[in-house]
Amino acid sequence: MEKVEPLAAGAPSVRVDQVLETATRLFTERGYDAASIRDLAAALAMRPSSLYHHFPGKQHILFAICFGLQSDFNAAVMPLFHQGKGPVETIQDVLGEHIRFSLARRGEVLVNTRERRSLPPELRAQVNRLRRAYRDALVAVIEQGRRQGLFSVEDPKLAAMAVFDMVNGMFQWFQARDQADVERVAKTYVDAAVALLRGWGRRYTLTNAR
Amino acid sequence: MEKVEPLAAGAPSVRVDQVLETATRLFTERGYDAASIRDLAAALAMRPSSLYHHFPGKQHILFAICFGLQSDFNAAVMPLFHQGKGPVETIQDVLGEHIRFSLARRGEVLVNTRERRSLPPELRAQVNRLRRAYRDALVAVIEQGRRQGLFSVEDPKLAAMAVFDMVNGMFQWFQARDQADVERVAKTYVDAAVALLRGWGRRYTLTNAR
DNA sequence: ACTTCGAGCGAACGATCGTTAGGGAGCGGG
DNA sequence: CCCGCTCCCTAACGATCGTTCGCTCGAAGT
Repeated sequence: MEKVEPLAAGAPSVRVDQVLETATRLFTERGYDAASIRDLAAALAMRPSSLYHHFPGKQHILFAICFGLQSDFNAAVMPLFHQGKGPVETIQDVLGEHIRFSLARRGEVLVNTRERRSLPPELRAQVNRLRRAYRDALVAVIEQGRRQGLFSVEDPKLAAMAVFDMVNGMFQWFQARDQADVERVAKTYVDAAVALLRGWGRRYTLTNAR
Repeated sequence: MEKVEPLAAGAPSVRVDQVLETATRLFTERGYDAASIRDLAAALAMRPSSLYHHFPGKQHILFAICFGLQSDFNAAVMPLFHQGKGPVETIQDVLGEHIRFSLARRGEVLVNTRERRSLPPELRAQVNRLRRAYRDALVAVIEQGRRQGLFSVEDPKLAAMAVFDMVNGMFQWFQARDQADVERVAKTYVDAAVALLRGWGRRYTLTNAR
């Protein structure tokens, strides 16, 4: 017989997931500092001390949310960079998945962007490493597209940050009602990013196709 | 003889400005919740209780920073909407001043974006009213440009938010070293916004002028 | 000279914070 | 049958939070 709960490395453990779910909701609603351990315990119908059997402290709950989300994000998006497609198609694939993934897990995304700063330096650095890996890959594709004359940006890093900020800013105020909503806004923002990368700093003549 | 300090309405009062300056720095460094009244008083070489002779409470210090900044912002930017220029030029003027102003007062901008959520609803609403006035004016100009065939965006509100988020996201990570730095990034982002509004959802042929 | 008043002080208030110590109920394995 | 383990409990710890009270001091006004 195998053990009921291996608990080896990052084993899920239903109760832990419940804690993380509720914590994500509270952290988005009130912010990390304003949401107390007692609030979290009350929302889970347990005592504050019981939480310390699952997590060594409050900061580690925040870390589990941020690092877990960012790991899943990279696992979902990073493979799309190496599919042998051209820069434009790669950007479209990556950014589309970026948006779809982030809207599907919007709560964790908001916690990761708004409350990550409350992590102690060494934990925050672990999350930032993953974020930087994604951003660097995005910069590399833009740089590749620039060399091929597809994009007209001067500074690929700046362009990547601009696209990044535009998308991440959207998650703050946009909430999808259904999957069609997700697909619509994904397509719209992917188009916006491509338009930005193509037209930045270029003089062009427009043709009203379609 | 006139009184040394009229203290009429929103009179500056050197000491109050010192408090706001130091509070802005502490709030940006540690966040509103993590920066305590005692920290602020210590940085000002005074006792916590003395702060309550200038402000009725901690939240009002945050409000003074956010509302003061947003008022000055609107006073600097809103007039540029009514100068009789075309949509493209108006967008360029407004966004350029938006960036220049925000970089000149970056600390307050960061507090206003990151910590405004910690304000009680009625105070936060006062700041949001000013922000909405600016955003609505931006939407109106984009809508005007769309009717004139200058912009190709489908939803002016969405386009305004995208440009808005792109610029505001930049303030989070970009720090200007000198005025030339400011002018360079202002020009770059204004070009990016125009490229976005022109090329969004359009098929076009490019010409590599200059 | 007497009053007024802004400004700051020391001390303390009650509340709430994250965290810990220690114990008990349930349960599967030897 | 009892050991050990997981999970949760009650109770409380020390620290820190925003805020208040009553006082002093010096400059300005009359």
